[in-house]
Amino acid sequence: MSLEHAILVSLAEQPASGYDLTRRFDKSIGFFWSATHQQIYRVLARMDADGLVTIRRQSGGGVRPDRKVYRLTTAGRGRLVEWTREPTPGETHRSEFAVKVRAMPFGDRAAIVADIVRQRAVHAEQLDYYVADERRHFPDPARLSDDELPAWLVLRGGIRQERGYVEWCDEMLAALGADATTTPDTLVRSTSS
Amino acid sequence: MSLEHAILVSLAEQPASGYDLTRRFDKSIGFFWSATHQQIYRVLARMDADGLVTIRRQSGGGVRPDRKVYRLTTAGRGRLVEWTREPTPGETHRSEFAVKVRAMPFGDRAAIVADIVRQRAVHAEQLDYYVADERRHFPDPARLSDDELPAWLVLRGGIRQERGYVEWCDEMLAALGADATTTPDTLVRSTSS
DNA sequence: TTTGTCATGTAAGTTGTTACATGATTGG
DNA sequence: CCAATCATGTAACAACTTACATGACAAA
Repeated sequence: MSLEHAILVSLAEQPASGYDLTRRFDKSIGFFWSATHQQIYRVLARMDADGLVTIRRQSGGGVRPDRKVYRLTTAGRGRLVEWTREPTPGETHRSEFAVKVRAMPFGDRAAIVADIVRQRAVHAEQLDYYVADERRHFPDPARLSDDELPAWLVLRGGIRQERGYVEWCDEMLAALGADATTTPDTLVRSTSS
Repeated sequence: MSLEHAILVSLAEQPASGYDLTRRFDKSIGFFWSATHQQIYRVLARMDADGLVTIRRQSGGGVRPDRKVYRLTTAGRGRLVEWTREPTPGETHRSEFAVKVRAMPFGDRAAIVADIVRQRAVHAEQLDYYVADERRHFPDPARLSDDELPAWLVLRGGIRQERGYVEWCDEMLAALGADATTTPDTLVRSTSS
């Protein structure tokens, strides 16, 4: 049911088509709740049936495909407020990567070390993205309005999380006697290509 | 498919019954990959059909219920090694809590602040649990064997994550002009009961 | 006598993933 | 001419959740 809540939030911020929402779930809100376009269209259809949204058809002017713009009804906004009043249930965290690290005594150690290096790079890149985003959208965090503050706080959480992930990878590589210089393979390949 | 991998790791560490695995997924490995007993029994049945495990029936000696002890076959161990050779795909993170914080401009601000306080408490408790676990099982991390090291590294990741979560909650509460003293409700209730 | 632990499952429903499908326009 | 972008969906399958079901023993 929770994709519905994420869509409620996104539509409250700004009415959108299914396609628009798909792009939003590829970034911003999607960093905290991922979803594919198939899921989004299915849930939007249900939300329409439940009277949480209205649809306005917009013709593409013969040039672009027609689009359906969804916006929240009063019932939709009500549902959103209700949800914010419920305490968030315990989240079920799942990290395939953590399980794989723990599999090291029974698997291919070198491959897992290489995977740690890879994960470090992925999360370092995500961290850079977030930091750039903060600089762009929130240059003066001390003077944010009540409406802008929450999005900044969520971004701060993302920054903390990614930074923590990168530091964890570094700690693992140090403990395993491997650091970034252990993987000249990747470097050689990327420079020679 | 990934619950299968988590079960492969857990059975590689120690053969177990479905019931044993359920308890393990309530702690230790379960902190990084959650699963209920229904999921576990279903996947075990499939793994048996696929020849990844063997079952040894153990009678409860008339006292306890009979149990089926699962252990990995050579094929099961092979499957595990193969999996460690595959790079971990991008993980889809989902945080209902982060989405809810972002819903603040459209919802009940006081309720969300109370939820942040609650989340802080939950994660502070988890952090304490991890730290105690580290002290108990890994009193001298500098001298861990290759087989013990991975489990410690994963625990370190958990500690980092929970610590980061608590700090994030504190940052949010400070930015929202609320701190722990804002919730005398909970304190009053817990002391008066 | 009721609650908790041990131990296994079935059934139904909701989500999430992967693959398939269409069709026009724009840019290289 | 080929790939990418815009825009919407269907279908099939896999995974996950919630509820229901059984039955014995031990302890409070």
